[in-house]
Amino acid sequence: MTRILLVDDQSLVRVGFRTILETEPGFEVVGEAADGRDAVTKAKELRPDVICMDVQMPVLDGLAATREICEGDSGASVLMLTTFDRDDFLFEALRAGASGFLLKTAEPEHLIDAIHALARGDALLAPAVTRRVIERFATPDGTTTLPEAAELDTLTERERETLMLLARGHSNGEIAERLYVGEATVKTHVSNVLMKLGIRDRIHAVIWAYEHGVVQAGTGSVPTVE
Amino acid sequence: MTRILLVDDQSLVRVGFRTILETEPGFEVVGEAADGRDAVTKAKELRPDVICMDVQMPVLDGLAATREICEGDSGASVLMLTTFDRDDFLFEALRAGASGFLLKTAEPEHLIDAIHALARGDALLAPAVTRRVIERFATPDGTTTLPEAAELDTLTERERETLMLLARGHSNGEIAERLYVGEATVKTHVSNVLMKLGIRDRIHAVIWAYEHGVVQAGTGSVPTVE
DNA sequence: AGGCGCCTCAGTCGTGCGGGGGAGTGTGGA
DNA sequence: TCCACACTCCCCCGCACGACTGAGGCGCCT
Repeated sequence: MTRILLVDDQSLVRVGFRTILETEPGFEVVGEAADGRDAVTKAKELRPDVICMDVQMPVLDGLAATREICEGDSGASVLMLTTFDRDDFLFEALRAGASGFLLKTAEPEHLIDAIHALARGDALLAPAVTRRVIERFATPDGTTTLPEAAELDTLTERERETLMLLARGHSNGEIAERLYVGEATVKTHVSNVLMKLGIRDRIHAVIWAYEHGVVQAGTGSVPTVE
Repeated sequence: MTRILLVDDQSLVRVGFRTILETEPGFEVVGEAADGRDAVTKAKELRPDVICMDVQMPVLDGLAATREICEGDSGASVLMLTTFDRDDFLFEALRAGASGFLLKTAEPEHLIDAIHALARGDALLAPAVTRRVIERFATPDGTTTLPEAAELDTLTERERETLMLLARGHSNGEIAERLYVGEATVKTHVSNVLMKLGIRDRIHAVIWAYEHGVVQAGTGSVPTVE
């Protein structure tokens, strides 16, 4: 008998899951929780084999709850469910200790199969996210030669300089001083960089720079206000 | 109908698999190959949905064959099978593009479930290897010990959560959604973080996070404008 | 000669951000 | 009981940022 704990802040969703799961012999929904804090408590009490966990919830979200549950010795496998197919959810969920990751758009029999898999101790990922996980494995560190971002080549010399300084936390005015040009010029460069990299603001440019090795941790100055 | 290609240098093993798989309705073993080179050729010819691939084989081993197949546009999912539970096999297989990894000691119904999963596009890992995959995610490299900035301790739980999300490039509004609080609350948290860390704006907070290991390159999502 | 890409700047405009204040809740310790 | 602290939320305000449009100068190529 596979003991299941349902965790979702929407009772409608819980009812839906319960209905689907109870059609399957060998499944027993032993409890429900409406938020992460409740989930952690119930996981200890009820000792389920599999926990179907929503990502977005009040009080304590699904990621934090999964972290707590997996740090304990409950022995439960967590199947993370989400409405949105977002990378950050996925990777955080896996890091938190989840064994599965499905979208709520999944078919009922798909969900049932996933729970069977997790009950056995398997890990199971939704089709849409599989590729990204594999890709993440493909380049775990620099030794396998990073892609070295093709987008970087599309930037002009001046735009690269601007990106470097921008990634170090300099404002447009500061960059202008460094490059001995007007602030309006810097703004043009910054706009071009954002457009070429396909990102929305300078903050994402900073992140992009770190993620693509344009700047590395420990090689620059640590920002303080002094 | 799920079309399956069996690849193993031992004919006895192939016969065994074929017998097991043919008991399952919806499965059709469309071909067999005895080495990696043969597998690549047959994968192109027969266009299977799932390829059951042995790791150790003459001529071209399962890892190399998987790499070639996945680089092409065959659309086939590769289920890697091995007698030995070795880390290097596992990670190499995933890097090569395999979608599943099972031990040959797996139960027949386990194998059947795995093929169902792969046919849908899922990824499936054996219980024994699941833990190691998750762990690999948890620590992207060996140097688990980081600076661990003392200032981080002065932050409250909520402020740390805010910093994490902020460092991933989320706006105040987005953070508010994630934490289920108002934007005003997030602004308070952000202001507190900036004050406690002694930095001037959220951009420097992103940099601070990368420099102090609060977030690491390669462990989050790369920003794009969707 | 003309075209093109890069660099340089100006101006306007809307918005997100961050500082400054204040205020209410609940919890836990002195 | 009272106080400290974390968390929640509200207001106002100034400003840096980024989008948009337009413009001139420079070197290079056909």
